[in-house]
Amino acid sequence: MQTRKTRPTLRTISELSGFAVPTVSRALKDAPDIGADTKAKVRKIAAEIGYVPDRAGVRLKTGKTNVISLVLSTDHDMMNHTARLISSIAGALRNTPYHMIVTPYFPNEDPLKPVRYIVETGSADAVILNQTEPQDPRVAYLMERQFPFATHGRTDWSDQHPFFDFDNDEYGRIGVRKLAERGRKRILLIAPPPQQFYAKLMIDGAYQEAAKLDVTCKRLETATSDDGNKAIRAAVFQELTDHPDTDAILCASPPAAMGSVAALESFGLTLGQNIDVFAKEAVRFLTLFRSGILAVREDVAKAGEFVAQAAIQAINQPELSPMQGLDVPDLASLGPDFEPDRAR
Amino acid sequence: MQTRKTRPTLRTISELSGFAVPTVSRALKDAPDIGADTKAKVRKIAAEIGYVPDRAGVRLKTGKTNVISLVLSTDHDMMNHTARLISSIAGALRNTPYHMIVTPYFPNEDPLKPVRYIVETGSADAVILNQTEPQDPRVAYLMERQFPFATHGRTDWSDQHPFFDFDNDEYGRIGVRKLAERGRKRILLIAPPPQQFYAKLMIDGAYQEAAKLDVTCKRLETATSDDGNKAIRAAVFQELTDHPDTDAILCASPPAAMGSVAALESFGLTLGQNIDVFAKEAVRFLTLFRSGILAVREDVAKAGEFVAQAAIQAINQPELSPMQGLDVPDLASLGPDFEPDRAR
DNA sequence: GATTGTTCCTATAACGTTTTAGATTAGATT
DNA sequence: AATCTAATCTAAAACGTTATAGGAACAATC
Repeated sequence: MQTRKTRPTLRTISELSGFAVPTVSRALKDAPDIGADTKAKVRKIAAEIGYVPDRAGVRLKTGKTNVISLVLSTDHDMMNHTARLISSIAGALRNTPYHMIVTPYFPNEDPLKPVRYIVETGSADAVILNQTEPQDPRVAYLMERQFPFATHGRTDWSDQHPFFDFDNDEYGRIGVRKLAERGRKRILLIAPPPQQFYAKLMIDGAYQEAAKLDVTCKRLETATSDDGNKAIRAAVFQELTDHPDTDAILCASPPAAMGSVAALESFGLTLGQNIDVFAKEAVRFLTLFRSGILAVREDVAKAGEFVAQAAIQAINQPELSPMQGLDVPDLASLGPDFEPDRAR
Repeated sequence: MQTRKTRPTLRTISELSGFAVPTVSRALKDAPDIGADTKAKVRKIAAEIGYVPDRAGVRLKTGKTNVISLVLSTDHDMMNHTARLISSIAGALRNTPYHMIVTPYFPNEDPLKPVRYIVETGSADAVILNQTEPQDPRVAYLMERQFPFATHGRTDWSDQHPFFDFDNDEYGRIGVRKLAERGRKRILLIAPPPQQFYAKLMIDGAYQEAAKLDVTCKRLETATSDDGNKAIRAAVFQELTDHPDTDAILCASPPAAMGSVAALESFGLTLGQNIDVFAKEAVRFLTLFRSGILAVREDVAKAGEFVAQAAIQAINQPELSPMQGLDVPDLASLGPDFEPDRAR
């Protein structure tokens, strides 16, 4: 247990070993022009005194920050998602030299501002973005500057950059399939806003599967899955009034599911009996609250780990083709039905 | 619009202005030994070319990192809370020179490890902790080293360090009061684990208020608010079986409320009619799902802003008495009742 | 006219690291 | 024995910043 007042530097090792500072530096990074026994000796001393390279020194000299910046918007209130993402990225970075800094931007702010700041001041080696749009200006900016980045969510150019995304096409299919399997015929789809990239994927998937299984699937026109609980509730209530034969609702978000349940109950329907609701969620809570809801898990932890590694690869091996991944939803993640009386 | 290939440094300004580099440095920080017109000239050039101090240079020379590290555990699944905290801290740091880095620790890890890393490598100027225990070893460590920090949650030594906390004493009181006001007589309290600091506060508050209002309040012995949904459900179900006269449940966490609702419904009771549930939540969702639940808001955004400023004060003015704050729960945050049919 | 202050600036060095160029030594080749 | 080559090391400089010490110019004092 060392009780040195100041932390050890390369010079400390240099003095202790008798080698010059650059020799120590090169020995520690296993350079070819350093003798084997020198390396061994230096490494031993470094380990003994607990040497850790000074980040400022490295950064000043090399320009490498060893920082990955997570830039995220704070407008949505489905923040469970965000927290998962943050901790899984941080977890993936645990045994790397990278620190994660979180840079939020706020609803009234220019989304490009934090990204530009990072690029211009060189305050990170890579950026991770979420909630991408089809023509996301942040992605365009980063691609143009050739600054390393990875996104959670696709864009129009996602064949050219690293991303991880939930497979919304398959989600649409699987939802319709499950609902049809339960005998439902008239499915209402509460889709994401049309300008979001994944909206089209989900809608197409659902429609195609519906055609195949001979059920109808109709998109709700008066609200999207990004709207607030209230708006969704009202829109669904109206839809049920206009089309009382609706017997299933496929939701693109937990708030959509919550609003739907509220609407159908105030309409006099009983969840799981004369109507079904299918949804996805990052953290299990829909099904804990309403046993009847059918919900698959969106694996945000996997997303976080993936984008973290994708960002690191973008930094270190920009010549490789970008890492790209899809989270394919799985009916198995529905889990056993919720049965309170059989608890424990 | 500058199109310089490399970003401007003090030397750039030095060359442009004719002053020496240290003069420029001192001029920009408004040192008393620099002439007024020199300052004006330097500042003008700095603004024009968009000079931003290089963090690595400052850090190397001064040891000041301009980083605040948020250390948080990832075990709880009430992560909404965490996401709010993160974004509000980040928001509070927006117009300061501070960056926020997030350092998580995992259930199987030593909670002291990340804190020790930060202190030993000097990788931040201050630390923010959450989920504190009464004798939190991280707090003890930081106090001993006199390293700046702030906590979300109190400890046994919280008169000596900066903190922000929810006022759990008042929460106990207000909960009992509201339930009594609604005519409830037999209140079951699902309290936090006894080793947590705030458990005692909440229990005492609830008991005292109950005595005053002539209702009974009894703590659930077989589960705590930190237990999983299942365990809580089972425990509450058993309690209702043993004491069918229970007509209210006061919960210390959203999962406790969710488990309680599930249990009472499978027991045959109707929420809001023959039994009430009172809870707190950081983000509104309990009441969106179950109109009958009584839930006050715990203002995590306020907490984040507070601890951010408390940390900055601990860095810059350690001689001042530490910033300490309480979030007093307010019945007004209950909001209007949830009425789906009157939506919009 | 020499001394003492002020005021405002500059020169130098330093933080810890890595890069570049060069030095030393030993062994192999002529 | 002189020359070349390879292996292994060191010296010096640099990244951008700030702290310390000191210098030049000028005014005020004796």
